[in-house]
Amino acid sequence: MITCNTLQNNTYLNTKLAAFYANCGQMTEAQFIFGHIVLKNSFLWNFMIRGFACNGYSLESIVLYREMMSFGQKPNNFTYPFVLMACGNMVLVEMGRRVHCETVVCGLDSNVFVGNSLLAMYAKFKDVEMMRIVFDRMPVRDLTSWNTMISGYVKNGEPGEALLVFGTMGKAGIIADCTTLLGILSACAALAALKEGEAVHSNAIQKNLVKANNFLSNSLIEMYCSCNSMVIAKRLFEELTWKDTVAWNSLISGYARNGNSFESLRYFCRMLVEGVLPDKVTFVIVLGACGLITALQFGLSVHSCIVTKGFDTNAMVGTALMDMYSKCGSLACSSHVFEEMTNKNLVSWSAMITGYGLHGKGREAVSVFQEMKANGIVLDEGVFTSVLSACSHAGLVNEGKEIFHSMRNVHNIKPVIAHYSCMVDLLGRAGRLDEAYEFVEKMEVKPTSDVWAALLSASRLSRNVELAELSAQKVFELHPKGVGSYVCLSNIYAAEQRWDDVERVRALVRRKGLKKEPGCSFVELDKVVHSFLVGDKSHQQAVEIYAKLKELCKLAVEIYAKLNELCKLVSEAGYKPDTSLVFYDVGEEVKEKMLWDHSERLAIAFALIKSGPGTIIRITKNLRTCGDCHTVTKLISKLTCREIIMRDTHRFHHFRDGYCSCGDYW
DNA sequence: ATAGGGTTAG
Repeated sequence: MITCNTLQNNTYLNTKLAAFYANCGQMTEAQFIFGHIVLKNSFLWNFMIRGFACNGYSLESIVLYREMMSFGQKPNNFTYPFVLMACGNMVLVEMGRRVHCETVVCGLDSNVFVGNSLLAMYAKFKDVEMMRIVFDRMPVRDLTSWNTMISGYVKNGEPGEALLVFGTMGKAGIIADCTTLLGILSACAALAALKEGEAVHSNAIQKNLVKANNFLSNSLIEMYCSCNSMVIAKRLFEELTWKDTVAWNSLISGYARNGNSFESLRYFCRMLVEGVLPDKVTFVIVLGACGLITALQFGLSVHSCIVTKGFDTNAMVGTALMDMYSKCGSLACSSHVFEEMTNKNLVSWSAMITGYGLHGKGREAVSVFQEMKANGIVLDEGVFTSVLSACSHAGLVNEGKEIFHSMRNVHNIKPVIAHYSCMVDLLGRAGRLDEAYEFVEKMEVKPTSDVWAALLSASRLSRNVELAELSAQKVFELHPKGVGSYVCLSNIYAAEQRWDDVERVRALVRRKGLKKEPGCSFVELDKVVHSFLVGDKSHQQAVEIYAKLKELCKLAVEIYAKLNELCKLVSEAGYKPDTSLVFYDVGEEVKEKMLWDHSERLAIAFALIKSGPGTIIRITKNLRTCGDCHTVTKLISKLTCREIIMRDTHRFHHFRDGYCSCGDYW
């Protein structure tokens, strides 16, 4: 306990003591002693400014810098790095620029430490232009200067620039260190630049850095995950002498991002078994993986784990929970989590709006949006995407238009391409094709393939072949590898019975060597998620999370029999197959059979066999469900007295008693 | 006494 009495009039000792406390981050003590020192030298001022800046007291640091000046004490090269750091951390742009000017006035901007701090500050301001200007004007640069530039570009979404800086640095004969490699690995991950990443890997091996530095090995794992090289990522992970939570998180998220949520959840289980503590990032990743494959039961277990470990008060985890529930078809659970959240942020509100939108509940989405505004939440681009998309799924044309206009007029947010796409979708789906086209022509930004794809899909609904051809042509130009628009155009021709044109489109797809992504559906039963590929009745894809694989192959026969039974049942109820939706050029009978190979039907058949009467069936599909499956599922829901909740890439369909929640508006 | 480091929800 320090009191006035213990502070003797020994300036030298007190200065040392204050500096010591500041160095340890004990700012209360440091400030107390500081206040009792009459003759403050620059050493003391600098230590206090540094102590404040480095321990989360940025404002205090800046205030003290101003005080230092008014006391007539001249700041030096040991002062500015920390004042600039404080300005950067608080994103005080005006203040930062002023301090920059002050370094120029006293000539300290040529000091390499001050210069490097300026670089870092402008990076935090997201002002990469100014960062570049400062860098180009630096009379002396050291390794830190280059490293700061590299990480500055990466953090501001310009990984390509970072790689260019790295190249220039090599030509200048500067040898990279661990920090350099970390920045470059992050750039490689963002660009999925495997070759460059591998070069960094061998560079790091040569320098003996991989085993010695956990940061570096974790970043390597992350880089390989981002480049879809899971085999190597896994090998590096297994070789780690010490697997920390970040390493686990990287691998778990890598599997989920690469379309293997099952493996992702397995590693999460292994992590728990091995006694490694998950953190909030782990839970966010795992809940995301659950959402991808509709693993509701697994998600529920994760939820209780989150509550037990006390992570449920975290806004990010709460939002991830909401997202998981709504993606698993449980809108009620999602909204319950939302209601219980005490620290809702912008993203939480947006997630609720997205949830309602996905389930076709446009009115609820708009009402949450209004409530959010009434609560004074400052809106961003993202929430407008959520609410506009909700409007388009529910056909709320006037509401959507009004909200779109309010973006600029009321909230001063410039619409970006995602909003334009939503508007085209909104108008087009509501049958206002001319208005949609006019909207595209008047857009202030160049329409992307997404916008034209929305118009193409609207043309299909309005059966406007001319506009469909025009839109399709644009999509082909802008997104030549996307096969979806070819399929859509072919379906449009098929609906008009223009078989020559259908064949022409098919030939085009063949000539370009494009392939349709195989359909895949997921269904969870008794805490086990099963996946079905189109045409795969052997159910070889079945994966269990909690237990070992069971004798599932026997099911092939049962599923086949069930499908025959279902086919008979719906045919008796008046079902006529819509074979125009089959993209392949095969006989009529084969086309009908192919429709019954669709993965969602396999998943439904499996769920009907394996679950008791009345159990809700939840299916997730990796593509947009086809019109014929939509018809069949409506009938199956009525004939088997089952509620079937199906999620495709666009939205949810709740089938019940022969009807779908989308009202066939999708 | 100085500056620069990897994973994260709509």
